Amino acid sequence: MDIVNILREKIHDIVYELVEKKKLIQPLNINNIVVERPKKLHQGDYSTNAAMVLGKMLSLNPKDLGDLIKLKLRDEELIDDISLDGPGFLNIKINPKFWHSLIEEIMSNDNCYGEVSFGNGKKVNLEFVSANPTGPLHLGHVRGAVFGDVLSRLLEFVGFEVTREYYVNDGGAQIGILVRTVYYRYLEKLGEATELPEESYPGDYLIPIAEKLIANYGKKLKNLAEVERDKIIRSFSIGHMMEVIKADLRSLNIQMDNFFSEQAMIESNGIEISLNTLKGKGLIYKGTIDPPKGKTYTDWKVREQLLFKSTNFDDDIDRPIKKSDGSWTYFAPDLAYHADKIKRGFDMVIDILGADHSGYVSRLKAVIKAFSEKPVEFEVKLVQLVKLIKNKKVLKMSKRAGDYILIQDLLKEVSSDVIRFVMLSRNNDVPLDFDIDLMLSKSKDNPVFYVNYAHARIVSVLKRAKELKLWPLDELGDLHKKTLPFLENELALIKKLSEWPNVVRQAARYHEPHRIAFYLNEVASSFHSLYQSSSESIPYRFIVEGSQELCIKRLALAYSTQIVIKNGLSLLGIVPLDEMY
RNA sequence: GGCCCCGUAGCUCAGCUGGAUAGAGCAACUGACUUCUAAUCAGUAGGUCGUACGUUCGAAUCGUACCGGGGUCACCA
Repeated sequence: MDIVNILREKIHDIVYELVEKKKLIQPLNINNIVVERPKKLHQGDYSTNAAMVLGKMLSLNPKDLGDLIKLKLRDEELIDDISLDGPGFLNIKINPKFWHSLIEEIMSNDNCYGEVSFGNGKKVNLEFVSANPTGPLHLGHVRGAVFGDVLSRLLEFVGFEVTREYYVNDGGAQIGILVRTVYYRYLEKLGEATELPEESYPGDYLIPIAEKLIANYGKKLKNLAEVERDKIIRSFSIGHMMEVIKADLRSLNIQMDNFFSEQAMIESNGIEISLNTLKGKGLIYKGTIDPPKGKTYTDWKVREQLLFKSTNFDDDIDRPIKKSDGSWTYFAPDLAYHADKIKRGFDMVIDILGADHSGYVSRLKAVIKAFSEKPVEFEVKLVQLVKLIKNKKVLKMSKRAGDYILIQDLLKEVSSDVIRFVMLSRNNDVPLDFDIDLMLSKSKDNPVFYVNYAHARIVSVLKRAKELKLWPLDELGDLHKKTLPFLENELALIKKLSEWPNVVRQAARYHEPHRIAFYLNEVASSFHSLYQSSSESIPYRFIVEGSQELCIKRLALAYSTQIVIKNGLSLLGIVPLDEMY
């Protein structure tokens, strides 16, 4: 029995009934009505703002409505007591015998506990990582990658159908730099290079590609015409870089469903096709744009360019599609790519981008609006910068400077599980310090450690219980037949566990996977607190010799906690530890 | 200058999308291991939620203006 959900439904029913009676004209926003744990213990087990939300909509006194709702709820067996407090909160005290049912609910649902379903099979396109195939991933990419991956898992968990997509920027000018640099490395390996080209990627990571080229082609490439040579190096290098990136993603336990190639789209005239659609809507024209106000340009040139009329869709200026030399701007293929997403019929499109792309958001929104016949939900999640810190010093990561820390090297020091958890230990739009020393510490400073430790403690207790033939439970009869009441600090943990479905719901609805990580910390804290507690100098034990009833009750609680931790970590793509290292 | 994000305890951050007396962790101080793992726990202390108006029964949360920090702004992708 999911107590919170039952309360929600009952309250919703009453609200609908009242709305019916009062003939409410405005649409009812039921999502504003929440059932939550109050901050203070004396305010009951759960509280709801239903009377206040409804009062506002019906222009009625919340207290009168509260009384009405209270009368309707009072007779429920689930509810022990209900009171109307403050500005109109209904504070609900749960009949203590139902806590056993909650524990039963968690144990019988196991992996599915918390599976709230509201996605209704809607199709979601979730684009993330999308790093250029000109170098390995850096920590910023990893943050976006983990964010996207966990959001995918979350959305799937609540019933959406998710396509995880990586946009491969294999068509633009930066690929030219890649090819040039690889060719330089190739010559260098043959002992013929002079100096690094002016525009290049100086990092060592391109050397293996050159070695492979030599292994495959020997010295032959030198003698080929430039066009032909570049073509070979190009596909060779992109292929190799994507393999490196895919390997990094695999090590981080991230699996994409689709790699969308920019180059392939360009070759199949994807850009022209999209532009024709826009032309048909009168959204393409030749014109000039003004320089940004307040910024001084010494070399501003007025240019006539092909422009997309994104100002029709709330963008600040119209955006150029072609450069003056007739080639595409960066935006052109991206426009076509997003048009393609719409064409594929997704109900929801989500982009996860680095915060340095914030200026890009409004034109992408414009593209989506221009192409979608019916409204498509579109959201861009910007992920802020990650600072890598070691020995209290910030390590710079730059493709240009070449001082690059490879994810594979980082993984030798810190496990993927730790990286994943830490990447979600902040809201996505606040910068993150990734402190390696902290990640290695075996203490509360290290957030995953704390959660894992709680899990390991539970596993250890259950193992001991098994040795004593106290576990598993089903050999010992049904829990609900045992009537021993829970202690106050046990109840604190149980109520925390009861929040789980709600945490999932909120995290999925608002696309905020970090909430899972924060919640798991709270569960771990509540568990450690119970584990360490004592009454009258007698330490708390899950296994109490001589009282099977106590054992059953407490072991069931421990096991329920394990289920919630396991489910939470699994959404984060992390495998819980059974014992500490 | 325009746009986006941030500003909450000494530090790092939550704050369930408008609710009750604003919460954690770290650092500081006090205390708890003969244990199913003390890598943990309990307690004390710490606040003009950047500032000022406004919206209403009610604002850290919404609006406007300002202050401070970061990002970004036409042939770079």
